[in-house]
Amino acid sequence: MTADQVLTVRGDAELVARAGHLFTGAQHEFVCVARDLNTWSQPEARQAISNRMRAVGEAGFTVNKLLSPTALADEAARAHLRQVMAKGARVRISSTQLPHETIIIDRRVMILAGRDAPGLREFTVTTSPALVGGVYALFQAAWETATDLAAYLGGDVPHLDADSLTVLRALGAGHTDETAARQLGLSLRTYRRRVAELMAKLEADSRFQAGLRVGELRLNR
Amino acid sequence: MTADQVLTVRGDAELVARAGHLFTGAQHEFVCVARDLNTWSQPEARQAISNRMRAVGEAGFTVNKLLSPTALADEAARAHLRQVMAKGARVRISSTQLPHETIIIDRRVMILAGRDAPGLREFTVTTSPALVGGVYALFQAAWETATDLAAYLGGDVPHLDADSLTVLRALGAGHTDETAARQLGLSLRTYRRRVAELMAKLEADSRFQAGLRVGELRLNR
DNA sequence: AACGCGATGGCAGCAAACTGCCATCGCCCG
DNA sequence: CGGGCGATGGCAGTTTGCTGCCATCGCGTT
Repeated sequence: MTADQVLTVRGDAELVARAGHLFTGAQHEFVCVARDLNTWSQPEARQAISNRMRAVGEAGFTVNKLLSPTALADEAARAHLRQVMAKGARVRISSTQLPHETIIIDRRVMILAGRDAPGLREFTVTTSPALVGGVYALFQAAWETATDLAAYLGGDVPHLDADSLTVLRALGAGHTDETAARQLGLSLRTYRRRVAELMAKLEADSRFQAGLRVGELRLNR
Repeated sequence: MTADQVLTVRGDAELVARAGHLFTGAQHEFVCVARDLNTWSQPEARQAISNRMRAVGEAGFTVNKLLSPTALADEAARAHLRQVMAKGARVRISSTQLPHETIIIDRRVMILAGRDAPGLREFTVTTSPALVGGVYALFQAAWETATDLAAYLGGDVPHLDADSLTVLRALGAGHTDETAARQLGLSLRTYRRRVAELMAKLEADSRFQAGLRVGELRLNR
């Protein structure tokens, strides 16, 4: 039994000092999974690091960012992401709550941010191949099924409110409009309005097509 | 900077000796992500552990298994999974390559299996909240977008012949029955027969539901 | 040829879904 | 208060989808 190398550092400053070389030393791939974009309390630190990193778009160097929809909340964040994408990074949006932040570099180093703490943020730096490999595979699984930001922003994936979701579930249950309407306490007319609105949002011409979209985009959960 | 607790053990025997109590001490949730089911070279060890674990279905205890399609390769594996599901475990299939094995217990402990090695398998045991939390969030993202095994196996996924696929595509295109029938060179009556047959295969009560199934199961390709 | 059988398609009747029109209601604002 | 406005719901008419019934057709078997 051996104890492997896992370092815990406190605060941005110490992270940069201890692990900055890991960022700037990235050779092939930089993966970032996060709930939002407020990772670095000190934007200067981020800037300093990112300036010394390899440029995206260089042959054999890719940047993948997987984010929660939360990250798109404010316009500033969206602008930033557009900029990042313009530089060649690939950005995708996952519909689930993601970890506060996970970074994987060249499949060899992994950095996890701890939860918000009253004092300094904690970061965990790992190089254990088993750990990094396992997490990387999970990342891939999440990445594969996430939707591209371009499609997400491009109106391709409509954001459905709670109301639409109820209608959607009723439809998915296979009920007729009448029973569904009764179940939801709506008149037949209004229920059908809701369905029509839903179909408009999905740009579907038939109910089958609407269901197909919902299923493909995993909107029913 | 502190060094966190990450243990690496070699072989099943040592894992059981060192971490067996973590398995049997599971209180709320047992999560298992794996490429296949050949985790334990010694089935006896697995049996011994699983006998001492809490029974699935007990209030507040859940078992989630996320697997690659590889895990369904042989009939023995499928049988095992059916059995596990009958006991109340939730099993889902992810379309991507998963890590060789990751186990998360009560969101507090994480065990990763290393790659196949010439000698004994290596296992990494971690309790660092940051690491476990981060991996758990990634697991959730992968889990949410995976398809349920019941839907994957249980006759629920009928093998659709080329004929059904044509109908399916016509439906997915959003045409009315009339134009679709004309396009396929079928009479309206026959086209509708095809649709009815398709819906029967999908066990769908409405066209929306049928579309939903098709989308969820990615049958339209 | 005669027969059985499955696939096809026309027809009719019914159920379900879609939509325009209008009355109503609650609510906010001037 | 009165008016504007959006959401709701009833009604009616149309379209679309669903299915039973039966005639037909192709095909292989007897």
